[in-house]
Amino acid sequence: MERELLLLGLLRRGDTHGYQLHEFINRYLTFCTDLKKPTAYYLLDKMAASGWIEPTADPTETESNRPPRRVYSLTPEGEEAFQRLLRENLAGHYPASFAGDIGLAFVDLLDPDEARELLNARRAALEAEMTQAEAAPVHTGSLQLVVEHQIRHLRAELDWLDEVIARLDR
Amino acid sequence: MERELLLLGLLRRGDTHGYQLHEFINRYLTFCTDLKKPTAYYLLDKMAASGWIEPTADPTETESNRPPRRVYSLTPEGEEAFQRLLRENLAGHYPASFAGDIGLAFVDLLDPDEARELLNARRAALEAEMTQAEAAPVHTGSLQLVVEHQIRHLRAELDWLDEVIARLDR
DNA sequence: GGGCGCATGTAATGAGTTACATGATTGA
DNA sequence: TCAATCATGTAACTCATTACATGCGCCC
Repeated sequence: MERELLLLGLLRRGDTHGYQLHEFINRYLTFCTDLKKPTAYYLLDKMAASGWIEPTADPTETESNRPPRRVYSLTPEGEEAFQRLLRENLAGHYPASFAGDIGLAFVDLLDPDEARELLNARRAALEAEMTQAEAAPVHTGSLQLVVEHQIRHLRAELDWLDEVIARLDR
Repeated sequence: MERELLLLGLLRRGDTHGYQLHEFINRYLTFCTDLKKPTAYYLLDKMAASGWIEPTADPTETESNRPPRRVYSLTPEGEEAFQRLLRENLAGHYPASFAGDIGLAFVDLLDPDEARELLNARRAALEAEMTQAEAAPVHTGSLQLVVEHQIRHLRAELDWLDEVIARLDR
C-alpha cells in the first residue's frame, strides 16, 4: 500500500497525470520506491476503479493536441484512504532487507585479497549513490526527510563496509 | 539470485533438505531474506532442474519412516554457480528501499502531537526488532556479519527516528 | 529526416505468496 | 486424544516487470 500512499500524497499536492507522477518519483524518490511506468498507470487505474481518484476534465487539452493527458484528482474517499494509509504507515515499522548481506555471509570463503577487491567495488557503487543523494535538490516540507534519511543510511552503510574491509586483514 | 546464493551457501556447509533450510533461514536470517516454505521448495526444484544440486540417497531414511526427506548436495556446476554468484553479490551494491519513508514524506500534514504518537509506535516496533537481533545466537565465521550489520542498521534507524521525533516539536 | 521527449497503454511473463492438502510422530 | 512438529507439495492468485505498440511535437 505504500505506493498507493505515495501516489495519493503527490496527487493531493496538485492534480497531475501518470507520466508526470512517474517522472517525479523516478527523479527524486528512487530511494523509497522504484516504480516503473506501467506500474504507475496500473495503480492509477486501480485507484480510479476503487473510487479514490477520478480523471478531471483536462484544462490543458486545448493548448496542444498531443496524446491527451489523463489528469487525476482525489475524491473524498481518496482523501479518506490517504489519511488512513498515512497513519498506518507512520505507526508501523517496515524492515528493510539487505540482499548484499548474503554475499557477506560467505565472504570468509574467499581469500582476503580478493574479498577486499570485490568489496571495494561495492564501496564505489555505494559512494556513487551517496553523491547522487547529496546532489538531490532540497524539497519543501517533510518530503526532504526522505533525502536526509537516505544520506544518513548511506553514511552508516559506508562506515559499516569500511569496518568489514578493515577486518579482512586479520 | 540472492536467494539461490543463500541456499547454495547453506547446502555447501552440509547437505540438507528443504524443511531444514527454510527453518534455519527463518530463525536466523529473517533480516536478509524472508522466504516462505513453498518458495524454498520451488527454488530447490529449480536449481535441481538446472543441475546445480541433486538429491542424494537418504541416509536417515531407515532410522524413521516419516515422510521421506529430499536431501540435496551441490554438483560441480552448483559449486561453480555459487562461486560466481558470491563474487557478483560482493562486488555489487543492492540499495535497500524504505517503505516507511513514504509516510514520513507526508508527516507534516498531521499535527505534531498525533505524529509523535504514531512515530512512537513505530519506534516500539523498531526496538522490538533490535531486541530480537541482539538475542540472536552468535554464528561461526562471516555469517555473524549479517547479525552485526542488522544491529548496526537498527541502531542507526533508531537514532534517525529519535531525531525526527525531536524535530516535530519545532 | 532522424532521434528524443511526451503521453498513453496492452500482453506475456515471472516471482513469490496464500491457502490448501496430506500424513506420520511426539509429547501433554 | 489433541495439538504441535516434521516433511512434503499443489493450485490459485497477486503484484510488478519486460517487452512491445502507438503517435504527436520538437529540435538539429
